[in-house]
Amino acid sequence: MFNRLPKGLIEEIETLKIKHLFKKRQYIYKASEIPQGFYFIKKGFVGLVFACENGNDHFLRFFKGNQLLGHRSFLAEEIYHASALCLEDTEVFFIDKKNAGYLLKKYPDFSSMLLKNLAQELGKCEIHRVKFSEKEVIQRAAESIVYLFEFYPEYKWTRLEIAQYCESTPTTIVKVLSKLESMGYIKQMGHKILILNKDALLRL
Amino acid sequence: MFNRLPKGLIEEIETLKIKHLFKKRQYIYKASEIPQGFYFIKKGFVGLVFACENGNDHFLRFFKGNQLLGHRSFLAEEIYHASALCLEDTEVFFIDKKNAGYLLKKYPDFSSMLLKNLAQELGKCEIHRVKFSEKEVIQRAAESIVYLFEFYPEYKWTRLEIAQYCESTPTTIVKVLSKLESMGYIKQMGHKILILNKDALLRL
DNA sequence: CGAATACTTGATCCGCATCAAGTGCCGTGG
DNA sequence: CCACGGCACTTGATGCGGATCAAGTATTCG
Repeated sequence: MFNRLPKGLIEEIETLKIKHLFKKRQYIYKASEIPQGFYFIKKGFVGLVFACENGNDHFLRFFKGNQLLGHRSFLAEEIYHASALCLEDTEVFFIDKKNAGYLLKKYPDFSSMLLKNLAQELGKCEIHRVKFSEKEVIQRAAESIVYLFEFYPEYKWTRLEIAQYCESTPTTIVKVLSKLESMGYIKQMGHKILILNKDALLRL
Repeated sequence: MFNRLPKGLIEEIETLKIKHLFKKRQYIYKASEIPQGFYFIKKGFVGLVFACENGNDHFLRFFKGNQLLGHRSFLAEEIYHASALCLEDTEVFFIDKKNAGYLLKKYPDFSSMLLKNLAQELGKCEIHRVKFSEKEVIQRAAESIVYLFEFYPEYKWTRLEIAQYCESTPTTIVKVLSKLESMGYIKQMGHKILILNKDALLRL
């Protein structure tokens, strides 16, 4: 499911020594800026946030250590359509245009991996779009918390962030969570959420 | 905006002489089948249809002459997530796995074009997903008819198809269209729809 | 010309966003 | 270590957009 970067590529990226450190809540880049390259995340946790005209934020994708970031906009030759927000302190290497070209030449597998990854992400996005438009909020929320808590279990996901991932609102998420708890599928302890029955959540 | 296929590639594809003809309403491939290659559309018109569990169909993307089809699933190495339905009589060339590998090697620009296209499609899909989840149906419908009628003006788009593109229902689309007509932005003649004020539709 | 398909209209209903008015948690500083 | 302030969460009341249903009418195509 996860497609590895070619052997040697990561080492080579790290020799470029263009490391940047970002604190939690800092932006690595912001929507509408022009990509000058892309990023490799050494460690940390980043959310891609799309800001709607009406002020609502939506999470598009999440990234953690050993993943690329910002390559979509760079490859599409478009401005960033969303902002990269650090959800934890994060350490990245920056690969500028020149190095990107060099690496793509040197590692043909890198290019195929990007092709495959983008093709898979596009598929996931299309399915997400259609399924989420059909499902009720309780199904969307259940599926989302399973996904989010599997992707980054240590992170303290808030009701707002869950809402921003599944096209809902904090108030509604609270009500859904309490319903899911009454069904025995999750448990809430303080602000913390515990998944008790993953299969049941996905079967809703 | 449209990224051209490398010079010579199309000619080479056509020499393969693996041409297939499909009638309107026929499927070129169906969801869950395993890709054995991808297609180049010589002429015609194809809709990519995702079937939801509850029986509702959704249009994901559309394809016409001089475009590739089925390359996403092929490159992602996944089964088809949707079905390719001919909306007009369609003529395609099939490029099997072997030829695909050969062409990708011979035309390095082909690979970059695919990268760029997939990256752009992913961006479009993410924006679509988020924006359509926020907007009211009249805005979604207005934007959709502008898009659909620009993409393929000659095609007689039905209310059902518009609904299947903008996550709505035929009944609602009918009501929206009559409202848009009363606002003077479109005109309906029989089943035909005429766009009178594209800018106003997009500004809704 | 007839049948099938596409469209139309009004009535009803429900999910969920929104609003308001709270309570509870939790990290920070004294 | 406790108090305090702010943020996150909670709950109930309300309203509305749009899906659904039903019962038609119109158009188009063979």
